[in-house]
Amino acid sequence: MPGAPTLEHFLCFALYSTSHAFNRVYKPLLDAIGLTYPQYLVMTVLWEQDGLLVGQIGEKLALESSTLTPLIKRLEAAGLLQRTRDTKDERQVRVTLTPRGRAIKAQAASIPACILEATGQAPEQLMRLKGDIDALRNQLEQAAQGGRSGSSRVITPREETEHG
Amino acid sequence: MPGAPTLEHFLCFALYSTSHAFNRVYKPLLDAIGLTYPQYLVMTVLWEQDGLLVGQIGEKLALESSTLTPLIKRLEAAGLLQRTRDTKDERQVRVTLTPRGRAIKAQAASIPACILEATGQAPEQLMRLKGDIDALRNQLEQAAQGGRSGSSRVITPREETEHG
DNA sequence: AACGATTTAGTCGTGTGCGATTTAATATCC
DNA sequence: GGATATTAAATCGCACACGACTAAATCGTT
Repeated sequence: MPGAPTLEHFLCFALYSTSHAFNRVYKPLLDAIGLTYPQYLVMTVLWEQDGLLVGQIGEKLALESSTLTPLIKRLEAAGLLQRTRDTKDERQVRVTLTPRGRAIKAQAASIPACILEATGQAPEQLMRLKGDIDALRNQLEQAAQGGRSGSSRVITPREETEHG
Repeated sequence: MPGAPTLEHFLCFALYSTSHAFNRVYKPLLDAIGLTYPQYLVMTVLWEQDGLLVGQIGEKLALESSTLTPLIKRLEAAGLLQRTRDTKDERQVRVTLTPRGRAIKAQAASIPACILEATGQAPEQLMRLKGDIDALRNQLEQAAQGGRSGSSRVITPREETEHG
């Protein structure tokens, strides 16, 4: 007999609680530069590629505009970036780093090493784990889109060119 | 050469976004029984062992009383459980399922199988993944706890170049 | 050119999550 | 036995996160 499913069996709970555990490790590091974790993610995206649209940031982070708009406004209020409506298409809002926004990239540079150390694991193991989790997320996104009882297949409107 | 850390490299982001992806798969299933995911977790804990204290639930879920108290009050308002102050120690609040709270356990019984199907992976692989994630969480909790008195503090940006 | 459909952000309401603080009850120390 | 410390929940303020909806701009078809 399989037995009643308890918390112990839930992979989702493992992800949920480990995500929170990560946040607790990040917090003191991010407090030092005045960012929350989601704000840090947005800044990381912009450090990689500046001048993205709100929607593009949302696509990268899998977050809705209803989440991002207030968050980005807070970053603007903190003087780290600027929001400007695109002159070509005024529906779109382009997000650009300020000098100060670029400057704190250096302050944040030490964070990944701190996090790596906190995991106490080898980078190879962590990357392997990340690969497995990414694969799982892709599966779940498929399922969430395709939704109902299995048989109906939804054609994705856009091909997802995804990394590992 | 390691290069600048981008979003692609972040295990934490993989966890963060996959946790949200799980939530999106759960949502339609939980909507049917009127629960949110954290509420479902609390109910799962109580289905396993009824009559726990708020603090004991918090320990199992790694959540603070400031999160749990309002959540549990909502479950009480929904008629799924009852909060009673312990007569021996009136600081403590014991949480007990109502008949209705026990009843929806049957309705929720089909959820794990739905989730398993949504992952599209073999249970053995998922359990292996869960094991790795649990180990990671334990490490992170160690780091978050021992962070103050431990050996590692925030590394200055200068010495970051060594770490990849 | 006209007008309905689509797209992009933004707003609003609800429900987490947590740190800091508070309140009340119990434990401990002298 | 009474002052003090500790503990368990609760409260408060802030920041996500999302669904439902809105507003405005653009697109598409005729």
